[in-house]
Amino acid sequence: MAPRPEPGSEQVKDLRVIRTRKALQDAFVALVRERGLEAVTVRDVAERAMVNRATFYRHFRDKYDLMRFTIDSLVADLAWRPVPADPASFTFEDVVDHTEAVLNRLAQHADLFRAVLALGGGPRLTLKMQGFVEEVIRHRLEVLGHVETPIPKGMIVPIFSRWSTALWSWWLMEGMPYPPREMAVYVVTLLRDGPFRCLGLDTRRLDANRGTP
Amino acid sequence: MAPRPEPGSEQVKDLRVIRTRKALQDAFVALVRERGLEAVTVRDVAERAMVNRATFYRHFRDKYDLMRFTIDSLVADLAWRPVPADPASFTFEDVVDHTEAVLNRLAQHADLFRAVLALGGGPRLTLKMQGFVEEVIRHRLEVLGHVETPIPKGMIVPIFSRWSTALWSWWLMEGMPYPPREMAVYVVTLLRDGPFRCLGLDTRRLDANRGTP
DNA sequence: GCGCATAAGCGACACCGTGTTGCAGTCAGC
DNA sequence: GCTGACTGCAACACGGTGTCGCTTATGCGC
Repeated sequence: MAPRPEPGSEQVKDLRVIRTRKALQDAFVALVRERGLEAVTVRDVAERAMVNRATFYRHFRDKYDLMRFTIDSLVADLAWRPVPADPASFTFEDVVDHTEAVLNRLAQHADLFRAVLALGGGPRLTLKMQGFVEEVIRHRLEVLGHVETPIPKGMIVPIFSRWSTALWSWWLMEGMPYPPREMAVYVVTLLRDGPFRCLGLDTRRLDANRGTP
Repeated sequence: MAPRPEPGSEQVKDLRVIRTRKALQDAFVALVRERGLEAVTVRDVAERAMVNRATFYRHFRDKYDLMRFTIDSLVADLAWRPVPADPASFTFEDVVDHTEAVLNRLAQHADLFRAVLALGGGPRLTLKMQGFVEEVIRHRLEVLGHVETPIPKGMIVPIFSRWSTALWSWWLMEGMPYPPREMAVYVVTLLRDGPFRCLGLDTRRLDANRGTP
């Protein structure tokens, strides 16, 4: 049924096709960032991309098809992860360095991230990040062997990825109010100590039952 | 320009108006939960509500106007917060009890929350929650006096509210995989210890620089 | 209860975005 | 250079939108 040869799966060679699709995606991203997703029509995209409207439908089923395709392209561009340090030898500075690298990468592609988030690609980013988190956790379990965790592992992974996404997207959306190094310190401190301690709460009583869920 | 007398601000008395608006909102929520926001048309809503389509436009500018209005109504219904215990006398059990109460409240209105989230009301929920968090922080600062925090307060508030929203919405969207009590323990443990410690990471090296951003 | 104000019903209208089709051109790649 | 494809163009039917003028009926205040 689909006249389109599944742009994601098989490789397209024809320069015209590549050129047209790229033009449509670029126009789409630009328009969404200007007006928001709902205010953008297929006509607008085709017009901005200087492509006939009918041609649009030869490549994408509709606006949302283009959206999914574009988000996946953008997320693929962001598919980069720094090599995690050996968890057995973590130091505060190591983790901060690592986080700073991630933040710098984010800052470099801030417009991309903002575009993805504006496109409603948050869930897809979270999904992508879950892959990274899973990898880290798997790595950790390999190195340290089986460890009892107070939280079910099936819960830590999605929560960790959501919390990380929350930190990064907040930072980006606020216009990166702190430089990467400073933000990295805040991030690691928050993830290390949790928000309660970071609020200066006296946790001595809280610690009474530490690790006994 | 707006023929509608601002339903949010001034009180409407006419039973016909109240009846019609409620019918439209209920139909809207039901349809969005069935098909998703984009697949719902004004025609559908009016039909389901057994209201003439023209009448719809006498009350709401368009679909998104109804959405905003509906989300605000739902969020207002959820405007409930348990009295926070004295932060100077927190114990683990106290906080868990408190969290469990919140989760029970969430569970009672799970369909409401899911509706809000399905409607894309996450940001509005987060905003609402920021109010609660701010209140708690203000309360804490009053009781304990000025305390140096390793994280800027202007950052903790939005992050705390996003992290809380992430926990709750994950729990709800996963179909409440753990009973409220158990989930409350996980929540408090995560917020107390942070995800690093909950992964069983050795934080002794991380702690070397504790509190020195 | 009664009359009045007004909300709701009804049908029609123009407008716009969508998705499709057939044909003619143009260009890339063998 | 030839062939097959991609693209441009024009037109079409369809459906959702937002509005209007008129009529009906329903709740409110006296």
